[in-house]
Amino acid sequence: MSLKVLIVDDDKNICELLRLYLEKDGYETAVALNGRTALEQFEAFAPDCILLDVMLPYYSGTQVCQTIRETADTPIIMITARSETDDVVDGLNAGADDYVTKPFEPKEVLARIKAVTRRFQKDEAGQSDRALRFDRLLVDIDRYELTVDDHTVNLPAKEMELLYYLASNPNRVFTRDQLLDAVWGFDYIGDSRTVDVHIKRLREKIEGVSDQWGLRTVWRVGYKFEVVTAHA
Amino acid sequence: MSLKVLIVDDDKNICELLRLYLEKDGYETAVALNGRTALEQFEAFAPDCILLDVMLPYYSGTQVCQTIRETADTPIIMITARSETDDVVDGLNAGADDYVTKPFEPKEVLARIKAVTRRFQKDEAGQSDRALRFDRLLVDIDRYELTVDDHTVNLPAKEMELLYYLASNPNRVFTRDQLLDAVWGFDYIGDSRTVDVHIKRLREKIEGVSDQWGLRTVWRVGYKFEVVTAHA
DNA sequence: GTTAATTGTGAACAATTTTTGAATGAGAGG
DNA sequence: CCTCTCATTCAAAAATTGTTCACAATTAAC
Repeated sequence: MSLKVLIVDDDKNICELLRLYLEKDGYETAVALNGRTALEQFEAFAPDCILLDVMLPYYSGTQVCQTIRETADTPIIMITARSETDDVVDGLNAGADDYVTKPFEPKEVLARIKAVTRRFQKDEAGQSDRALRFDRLLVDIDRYELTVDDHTVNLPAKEMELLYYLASNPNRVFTRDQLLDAVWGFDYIGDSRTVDVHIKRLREKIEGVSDQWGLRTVWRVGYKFEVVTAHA
Repeated sequence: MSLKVLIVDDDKNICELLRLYLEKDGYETAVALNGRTALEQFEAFAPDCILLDVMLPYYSGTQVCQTIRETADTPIIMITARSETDDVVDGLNAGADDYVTKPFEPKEVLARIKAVTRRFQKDEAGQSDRALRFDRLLVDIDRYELTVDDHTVNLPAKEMELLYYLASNPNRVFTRDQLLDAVWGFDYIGDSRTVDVHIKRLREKIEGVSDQWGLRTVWRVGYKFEVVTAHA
């Protein structure tokens, strides 16, 4: 689950810059170029964090901030053109959680976002192993480790991720494109036969270990991780 | 239990700015606009930390600092208008623990406060050693000391913290970003290759000590402290 | 049984990631 | 003020993995 960030700035270039950086870091983003759109997007997109320029058409950043604060406590980071104490105090009084001043370092913005959204991430972080078990197989994505009968098998990252994804949805067939989307990333550009090769290498390593499960080819469709349901 | 911080500055805007930031971060605050009020508030509010501007009406920050030091060792952080060596030396001589110069980043002030009050809290906390043991290795974060067999190895702080963090979650893979967040701080801005270098130095020092554990690279993912589970 | 489409395989190649050594910068202590 | 250590950055080198391609094998349909 990735966090959603709403970017509000009337400068398209800045929006684009932020968008690229944030998406590279795994955030979902939406952009608004003025105060009115910002409020609409806030409703529609339901962001977990808002980057909010102070100088905006229609409604100022401070106004937007106040309006949002009437109904929600979504973290808001103000972007101010200069570090005048007045602007900053106004913003913080309006309910902003933090601010950055232009020109800013994208990295710095990322750090601030991490800081203010820390409380959300706590929910998902720091828990025990996310591992899948099937008969004699253990797929542990936290350790990036595959275990067959207490014997660890070293698996390259992609193979690990592919196996984990397939095994997360046993018996469900995925097309190569679906697998590329999920494991390689939606923006992956390349040959779908790549999947075949990874499947092949996986098979070499975990083939014949158990008859309870296996990687199965579904002709003209794709692949699935098949699990035999034990019956009487 | 939240820490109490007394803010002393004759500029109302700066007081307000600091107050907002501190309260967002969970501190209790009180404000004094001059030296006399500062001393009164010190008695009445009993802060755990004091932010003290040097230039003040009635009593200068240095004088306030001296007076407080006669009866208490409450951490004091001086705020100086510029980084004149004289001011800083005077302040530190008067018993201040740290100082920041205007214009300052609120974030920086927060970090300083955390720094000076941590030591403060540690003194009263005084718990037993938080140490990790693996085969012939002992990682003692309280002493910042690494012991191999009974032979202590001197480790720089960062290496110590990194090793401790990794060893706290054996076998779990951490990405470089996760490590930067956890060990360097969520607001760290810098190159993730830094982690590599620290890992390398750690390896030079503790490599080959035991085959029960080791620092392992997980390609395309990150690093983990791997512990071999004993088998029959 | 033949054919056309689809998948499996092995090896070469390309791309990415990590390691390493050295240079630079920052800070502590004398 | 100087020296020393530690932290960080950088770029070249080394290592590993990911991808592609050509061809073989398999499947399904007629």
